[in-house]
Amino acid sequence: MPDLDAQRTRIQTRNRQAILDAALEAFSSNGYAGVTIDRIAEGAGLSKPNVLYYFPSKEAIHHALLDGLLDLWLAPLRDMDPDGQPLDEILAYVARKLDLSRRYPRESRLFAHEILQGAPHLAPVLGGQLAALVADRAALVAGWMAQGRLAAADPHHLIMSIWALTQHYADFDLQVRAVLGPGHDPFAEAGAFLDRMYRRLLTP
Amino acid sequence: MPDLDAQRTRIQTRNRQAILDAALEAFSSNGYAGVTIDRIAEGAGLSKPNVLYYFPSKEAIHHALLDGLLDLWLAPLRDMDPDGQPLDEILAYVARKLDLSRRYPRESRLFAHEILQGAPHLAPVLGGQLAALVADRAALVAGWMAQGRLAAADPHHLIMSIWALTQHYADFDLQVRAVLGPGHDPFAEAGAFLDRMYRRLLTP
DNA sequence: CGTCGATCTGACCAGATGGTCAAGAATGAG
DNA sequence: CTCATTCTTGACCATCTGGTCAGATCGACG
Repeated sequence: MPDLDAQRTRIQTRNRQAILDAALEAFSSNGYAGVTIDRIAEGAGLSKPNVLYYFPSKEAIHHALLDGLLDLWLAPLRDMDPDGQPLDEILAYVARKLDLSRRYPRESRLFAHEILQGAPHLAPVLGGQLAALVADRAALVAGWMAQGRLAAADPHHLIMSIWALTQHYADFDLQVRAVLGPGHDPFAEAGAFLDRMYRRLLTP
Repeated sequence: MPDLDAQRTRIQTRNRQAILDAALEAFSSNGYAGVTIDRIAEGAGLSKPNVLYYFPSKEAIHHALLDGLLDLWLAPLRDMDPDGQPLDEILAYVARKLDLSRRYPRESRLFAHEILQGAPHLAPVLGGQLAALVADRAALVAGWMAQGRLAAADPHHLIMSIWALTQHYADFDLQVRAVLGPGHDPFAEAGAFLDRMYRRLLTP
């Protein structure tokens, strides 16, 4: 079994990365149960026993992918600046989150699968880290609203609405493209639409 | 094999319904691959061979569930009245769609699973029936906007945003409750929030 | 070149899963 | 009550899947 602490050799770095990449591709579109180690191995260009040489189990691969995903996902919310202009801060947050969906659709779908399944791995984090960050940011937004710098709206639902809308363009990409038809750039149009929507909602 | 055309006997009606109900429960929270016929049988209070007496395969059960789901899902959009007051019509649509999410969360999740997986069964319908209905309704909304009875906004993205937001409260229920904490009624709050949001967005 | 640890693989195993089948049990029309 | 039809099931099968293992191969380094 290779050292768990750090990647020692170049081969380890390359193969672990290949496995994680193939697994992300597979898990994000088929869900945990819909993926076999053989398929991951094939995607990574390795044999099944070789995959299990780098990770002790299918479960461990999945866990490695989920690990740190929440951090990536919440970074844009964390980056909201309490000292910035309220409306700009929120619109910038929306833009950053949408960009995340555009750049990391597989991660977005992995997350969606996990929540849909009852979040067997994320459950503790949801009620802890996630709820805490949202409470903090909701308080910030509520403060802005109390000062009259933003129009009033439920801050928790405001934040969740941003998640829902930005995730949608990644998770339901297929449906979005089916509805829009060819010749559209869903993410670009979504950026304009969301900017307009939140601007009108929140302008005092 | 029982007659495929119609439910003949009371036993057939009861057992087919029990199977579909157990299957919906299972598929909606675990996805197609995450469900075994044994589990469906257990949920329905039948033996595995007995389940396969009513449906020829696991696939057939899944198909039966998906069949007609899109109709249920699009009914509220279809019900939009071209002769009504534009803003009222859209707000009523939002409310109806949210209510659908609240009353049929399992169906919502089943749909989400299907799209996430690449819609192996719904794909043809998405590009056909769905796109056609949306195009029709988008034109209606665009007409209202052109008459100045609604503020301008991309009609396709408007409709999709309503889907995204209402689905979110069903599909990500776990996350929503984790964020809000106890003592909240997510759907009631969402109703108020969404009404406010779309009212501000669309009021001319 | 020789050695030793890192990397890789074919063969294999136990358990789970979708599905079949022949025969038994229940049902209901006459 | 009779008997054909409907319903139910235990036993079974082929296949797939996660995971193991002994040993083969590779590659860096003395």
